[in-house]
Amino acid sequence: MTKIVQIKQTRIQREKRLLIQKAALQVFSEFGLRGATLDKIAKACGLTKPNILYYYSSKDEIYAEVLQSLLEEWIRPLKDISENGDPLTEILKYVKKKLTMSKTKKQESKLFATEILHGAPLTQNILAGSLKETVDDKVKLLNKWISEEKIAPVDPYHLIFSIWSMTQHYADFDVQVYSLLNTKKRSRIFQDAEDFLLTFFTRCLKQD
Amino acid sequence: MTKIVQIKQTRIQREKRLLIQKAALQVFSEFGLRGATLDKIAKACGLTKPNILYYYSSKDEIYAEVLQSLLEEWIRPLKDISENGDPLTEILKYVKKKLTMSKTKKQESKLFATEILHGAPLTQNILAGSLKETVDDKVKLLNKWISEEKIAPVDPYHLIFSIWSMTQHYADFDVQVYSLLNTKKRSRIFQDAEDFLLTFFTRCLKQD
DNA sequence: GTCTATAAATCGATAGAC
DNA sequence: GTCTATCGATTTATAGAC
Repeated sequence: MTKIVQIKQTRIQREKRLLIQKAALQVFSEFGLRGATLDKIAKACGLTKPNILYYYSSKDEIYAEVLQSLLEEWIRPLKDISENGDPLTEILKYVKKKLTMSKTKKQESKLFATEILHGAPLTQNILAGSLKETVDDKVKLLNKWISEEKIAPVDPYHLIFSIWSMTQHYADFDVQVYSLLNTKKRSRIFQDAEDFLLTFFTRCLKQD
Repeated sequence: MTKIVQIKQTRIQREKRLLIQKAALQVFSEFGLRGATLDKIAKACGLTKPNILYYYSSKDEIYAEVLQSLLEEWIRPLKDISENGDPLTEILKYVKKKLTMSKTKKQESKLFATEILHGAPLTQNILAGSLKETVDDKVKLLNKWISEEKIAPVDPYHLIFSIWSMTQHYADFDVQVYSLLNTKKRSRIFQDAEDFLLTFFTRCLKQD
């Protein structure tokens, strides 16, 4: 697969590449890496196929760059969980932030999910590297809070997995979620989801 | 897309088609519909490409049949939640069953996830049909249990979504889960996950 | 930098021998 | 029923005019 190298760019070049990235994110998230074609990406951004390949050397390189810029954004909110705040409040803030991302960054969520689902061929290093570092760091913090009896005892790794899965579900499986709710509930999915999740995690983590 | 029609088959034909289905499930779940090729499926079951196309008229037909037989199996456990059992016990039994499926039916889970993620082109009808029927039925039951104060009040739709997302996460995102755990914790993922989930749902649903 | 035209590769599907 | 050979369509990527 393609390696990402940093190259000096003019302003115009940066803008065109961003235009292509935006279209590519949309197409890749809907069809996956192999279902996406340069024709679809070209149509989505109003350029021609050879013109896209003037800015990127291959389809794989576009995919790699889209994925790369997404991953950094994806890991960031976890880092914001602060040692200084109130434990339960910090965790609930993270849940809210992740749920908001499912609403506003649906394409990113789906692309990330597809990549992991298919074995994370381009992402393995990051998962085992910087993401693992951040997770291990927050696991330590959660364990500290548990030993101080500030939150109820629980496996911190699986707590993090549960936050990820429950919040991302509303982006990744949106078609299913919408199919199962009636019109009325459909219009307030994210309010209902937030109420549910905050209640759920509060009941599970609150110390008596 | 291809429509499924029931055709009379000899025993040999049934066996060959099952052989192909099994290989196809493996390949489709790893690469998706478009990433999968007949060559890969052929290699996986030890047949040649034209031989596969002797038993199936197209790649799409194989995909449709694999997905079809998976969907019935996928919906079934939800139906087993019984009105007659103890409410919390019934829900926890369902959680356990779904988690077990994530362990033993990983390929099926990934294929289903990929299908929904990409807009459920072949599955929409079933989602809005028989799955919605079953879900609505169980939502009524959960609401009944809530009004009888047998479980704590909670949005029943989102409760079901939370069970699905948290359990399926261990199949669909296995690469990520494994990357983040050390060897020791990796060997007991499913025990830890079960402990976590049962504790969590008990704390969330138990009436004081 | 952007285009049309086309080369090159991949892949689904078929023809036809056995 | 199964195979080899190949067609035809799609799609990535390049050549070369402007």
